[in-house]
Amino acid sequence: MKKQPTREKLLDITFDEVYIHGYTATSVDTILKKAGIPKGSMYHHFKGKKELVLAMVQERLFPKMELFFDFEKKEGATVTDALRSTFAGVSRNKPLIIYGCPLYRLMVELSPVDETFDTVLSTKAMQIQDNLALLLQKGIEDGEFNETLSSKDFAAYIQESTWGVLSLSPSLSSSSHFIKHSKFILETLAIYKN
Amino acid sequence: MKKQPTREKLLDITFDEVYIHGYTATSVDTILKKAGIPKGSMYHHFKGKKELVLAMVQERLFPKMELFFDFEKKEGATVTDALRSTFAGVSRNKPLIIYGCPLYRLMVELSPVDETFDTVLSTKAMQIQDNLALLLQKGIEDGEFNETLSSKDFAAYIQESTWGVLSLSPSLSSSSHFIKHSKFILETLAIYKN
DNA sequence: CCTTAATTAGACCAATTAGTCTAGCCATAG
DNA sequence: CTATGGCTAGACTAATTGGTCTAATTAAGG
Repeated sequence: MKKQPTREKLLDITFDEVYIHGYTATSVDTILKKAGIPKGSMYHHFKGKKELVLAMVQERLFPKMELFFDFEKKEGATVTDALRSTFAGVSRNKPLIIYGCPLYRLMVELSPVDETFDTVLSTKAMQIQDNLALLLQKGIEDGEFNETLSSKDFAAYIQESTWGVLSLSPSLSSSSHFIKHSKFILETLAIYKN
Repeated sequence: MKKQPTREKLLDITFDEVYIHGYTATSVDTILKKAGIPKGSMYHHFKGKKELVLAMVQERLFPKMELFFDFEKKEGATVTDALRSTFAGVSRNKPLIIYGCPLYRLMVELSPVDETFDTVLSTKAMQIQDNLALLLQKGIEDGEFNETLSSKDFAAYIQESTWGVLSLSPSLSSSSHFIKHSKFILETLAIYKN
């Protein structure tokens, strides 16, 4: 087993720790110990804790988000189908179901308190939302939905209510629970079907 | 202005601090300094930080939640009206709109990591959800909704999607945004109207 | 091989953390 | 007035925090 480059290893461990314990509750020393990397190395690669986590957000968290929430419309399929398959993918993702959306959890912790994180995280959130809105817009243009559907507003609705279920207490979370939730969303969307 | 009893003052300040900064990022010393209360007094009233915050949860946070989310059906009104008025109340509550639901935020931070908090917070969450389910059930019995509505599932749906919008980044939150969200929920509910 | 720069290593530091402890204050019951 | 018990006061502690610093090691280019 080839040794993983220091920087990459640090980003991996940082993701794991921050995902579950949050930014503040994760100490640099813990990360270092779990990674088996001495302090000097870390501070050679990153200016400090905040920069390490910010890099982790860009290089680990965001790519994962793109994986989870890609709303690609498959050839010939409807927008509803594309959404259904995204939801199904999420429901099969164990960590996402148990611990919730890492982007949202970090946003809940840090947005009210740290401007840098707020900007970075909400920008990405809006970007994902915009993709979703684009998909819905396509549905309108294709005649799947009628003009009374506001693609922007509904994209926000989907994103935020999905965040809400996902980031529940692990003791209340399950994939079947999530599936029920996503059915309600699809029912609402169906109101706007032509 | 009469001096507030030590214990009560501590609970007030603790709520403010934990609400915005979270449990971990709030230090005992900060609370003490803001409250102008010496350490000995605090440790006389509470065994430690965790117990202080747990008491705050019971005596400040939970009562506030009951205020925010009371789903009382007014004389003669429909369940839909009761919900609409609850949403309106929430949308007028500035801190709730800006910083989100304090119960949910604490749950997001601590549930995966602390069993005591998880139990206390999710029990309360379920209690509120049960009240909401009861209201919906009444709607079914009154003939406002048909039998295909699962009051339990829909109550969860309302609660969790509402949490999702509320606890967004302050920079993305506004009462008008929340109102749009609540309209979608009511539209979904309307599907089940008789 | 030798020089140079990148990286590793970890001892060290000041500040902050939650929590302890003892001395004294102060209200009230006798 | 005095004795008692609840409460206040804050100095102190041990552990942990994020961060610095310098020396040693390693890798790469000539």
